[in-house]
Amino acid sequence: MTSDNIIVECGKCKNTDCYIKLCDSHWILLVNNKKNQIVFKKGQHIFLEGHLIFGVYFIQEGKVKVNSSNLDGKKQIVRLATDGHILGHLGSQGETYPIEAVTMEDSRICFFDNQTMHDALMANPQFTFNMMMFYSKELRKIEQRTKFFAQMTVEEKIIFALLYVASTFGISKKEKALNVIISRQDLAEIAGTNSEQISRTLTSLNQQNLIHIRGKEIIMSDYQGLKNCISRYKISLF
Amino acid sequence: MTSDNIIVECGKCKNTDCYIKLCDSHWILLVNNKKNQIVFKKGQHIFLEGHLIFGVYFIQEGKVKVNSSNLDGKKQIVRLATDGHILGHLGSQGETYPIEAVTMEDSRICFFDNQTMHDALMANPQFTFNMMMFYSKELRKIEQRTKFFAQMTVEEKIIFALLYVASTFGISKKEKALNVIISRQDLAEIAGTNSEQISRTLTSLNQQNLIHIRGKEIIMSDYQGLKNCISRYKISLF
DNA sequence: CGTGCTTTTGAATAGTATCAAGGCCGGTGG
DNA sequence: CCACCGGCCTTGATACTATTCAAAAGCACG
Repeated sequence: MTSDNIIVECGKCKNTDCYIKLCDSHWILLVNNKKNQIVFKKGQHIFLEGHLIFGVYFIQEGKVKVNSSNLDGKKQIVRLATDGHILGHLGSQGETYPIEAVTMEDSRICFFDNQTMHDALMANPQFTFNMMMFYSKELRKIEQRTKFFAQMTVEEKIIFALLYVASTFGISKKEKALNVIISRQDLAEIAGTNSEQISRTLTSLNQQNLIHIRGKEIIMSDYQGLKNCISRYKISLF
Repeated sequence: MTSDNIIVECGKCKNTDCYIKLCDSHWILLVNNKKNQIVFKKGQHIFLEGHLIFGVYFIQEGKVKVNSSNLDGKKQIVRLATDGHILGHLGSQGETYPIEAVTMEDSRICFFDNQTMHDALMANPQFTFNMMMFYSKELRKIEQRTKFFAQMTVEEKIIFALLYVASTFGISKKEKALNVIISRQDLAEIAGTNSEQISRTLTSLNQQNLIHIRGKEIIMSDYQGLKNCISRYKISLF
């Protein structure tokens, strides 16, 4: 990542996926002046469950997990997000976050307040249209995840979780290693199980040569084989 | 419902929630002329899984389930929709539906093709903004459902399903009966279990006086009590 | 070189799905 | 009007999967 204390202007940002770029050039300048860019270290909270929604966060560069916990403290990762993705939905006045966002690596995040967003959206149809399509697409993705959660066995859920991580954060070209170091606990919170099951299942998948474990890295040796394991669910995401 | 063979013009439509109404008046006329209104009988398909996406469906009046099936034929209801709701996301060129929509009652549905929608969205910021907020809100809702699916016991999932049905389709004021006749199988496909478990659990909830069963009707006698059963999940939907 | 955290493995328990059978109800036809 | 049929619902018994509890091993860090 680029140095922490230099703010990346929207005009100079290399993130080609960022929707802000769809605004008219004078709006990009305007919005850029209003934005607040923060670099979060790994494991920090971007926002907390229950806090008031003041605006929206765009990930300039980084890896983030969005999770939701119950009163027993049990957590569930509902979404993974990376460069160009949007965090913490646009909220109406007085709404609070039902979820929290935590960085999984050092991440550069841009914050835009509700008013600025609203004004920019009203003035830039292409921007609004693409934002709408983003939400629409995320909705379709999670609708599929819902089905899988309801029907899959634990092994299948774990395979799905691995593929979801790979599709969001990517894998290294040569070795197909996941581009992120992820704990058993985090995988459990994606798959909706516990870390013991993750351990057991990863060992089993390793023996089947579907994946390969090297230290803290997970290598997706047989990507297609993993997909085949869950092909009866007709997944269209990976 | 109003008579089947009379088309309700957008200008005369009584549905206050329909986003089309947020367009400029001349756009409403224009869009109205392009729309295709169809009345579906109970149990009919509005669109099928795998079909090409040509446009978007708005529910003028009715009750619809959106479901997704795997190759074994096992289904999962991912969303319930009623008056003013949108079905079948806006699609890019060549995309197909990963889900299907089926009417649960006679329903009047308005269809708008992709091109018309795109033009209307680009020309009417308020319309686009609200469409975006609709998707954003549905995304938040389903993010919560994801957590519940991953963590709830079967009884809790069934209570959640009942509350979800009640919040979408409503309950009668006097008796708190669900405003829809829903089969055990449909409830199972919402909760992600089987009809036997639904049967057992409804009997049990009946004995605990949390609900009351009268023929095919389900009466939500103790709405607050049901909510309390799943309060540890901090639900903000009902 | 301990201390604490994560991971792994094992055994016991609990929860859920599946299988099977019988009951209820509405519709159909004699 | 009643008997029969089929679909949906209910209930019970059984088998299995996954969670929980427990303990040991591995690893990072001061």
